[in-house]
Amino acid sequence: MFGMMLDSVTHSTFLPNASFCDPLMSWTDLFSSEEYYPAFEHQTAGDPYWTSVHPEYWTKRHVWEWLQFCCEQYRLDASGISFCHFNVSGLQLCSMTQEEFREAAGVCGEYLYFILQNIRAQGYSFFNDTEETKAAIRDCADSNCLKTSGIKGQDCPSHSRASLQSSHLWEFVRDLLLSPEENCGILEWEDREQGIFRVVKSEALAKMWGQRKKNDRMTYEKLSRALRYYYKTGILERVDRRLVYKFGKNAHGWQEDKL
DNA sequence: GTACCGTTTCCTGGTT
DNA sequence: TAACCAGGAAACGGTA
Repeated sequence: MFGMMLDSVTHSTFLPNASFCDPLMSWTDLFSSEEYYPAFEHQTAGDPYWTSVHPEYWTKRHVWEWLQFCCEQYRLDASGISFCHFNVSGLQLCSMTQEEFREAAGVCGEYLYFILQNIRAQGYSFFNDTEETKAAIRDCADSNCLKTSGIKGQDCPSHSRASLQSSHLWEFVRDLLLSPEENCGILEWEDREQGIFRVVKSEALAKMWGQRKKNDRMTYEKLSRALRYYYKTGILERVDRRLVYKFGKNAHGWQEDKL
């Protein structure tokens, strides 16, 4: 079956900056839940859609977006996926064997492997032929692999958050704190256990948040106003020091032992 | 159409 | 003086 589908592949047609427009359904349909949509909202001119980049050149972020896509589109049971195994670049992902995919995600791993091979082989046309491909993949998926829950890691606590890409400001901040490779020294923990952190580069943080929200007029003044609203809801607690904040009782997903 | 939420924008006044 | 903090008020965009 897999072979049959791969046999139908004829060419690779990744376009360097193709503006991806899913012929199958709208993005809203594709990523109808709030959890998924922001991942694509986050893209900037310098950070092309994963769909317009060949898998071998995917960044770690692209790999995660691809995972999100697969879980949602093919209704894969994300609870069986060990996300730390997929905290890799596209090149590393492409070098993984089918067996390694299986080790990383059980039965879903085989489907992920299959999907990846299709994308590698078909390139951009994979997304133009999604209905057929999707149907084939769904045919392959047995009940063990059907989605039964939201995305949650098992083997890799640091990636066990419900959302791979956060939508709210506090989640954005939290995820930045939990992602050293993206943090670039913008935020740092003051007291990891207490949830106290410091904004090191306020302008950079505002710029990053602005990029996320497609708002080039974002400033730290405005961002900090939004942060102060979290005091009311218990997401953040006041720390009487400049540029220092603390996660409150209603913030989740930042504690090391509860990730 | 409406209500609600989570910001965004602007503001005044205070602190470091 | 600049950068930041605090919080009120209104507006805005997305969503249910």
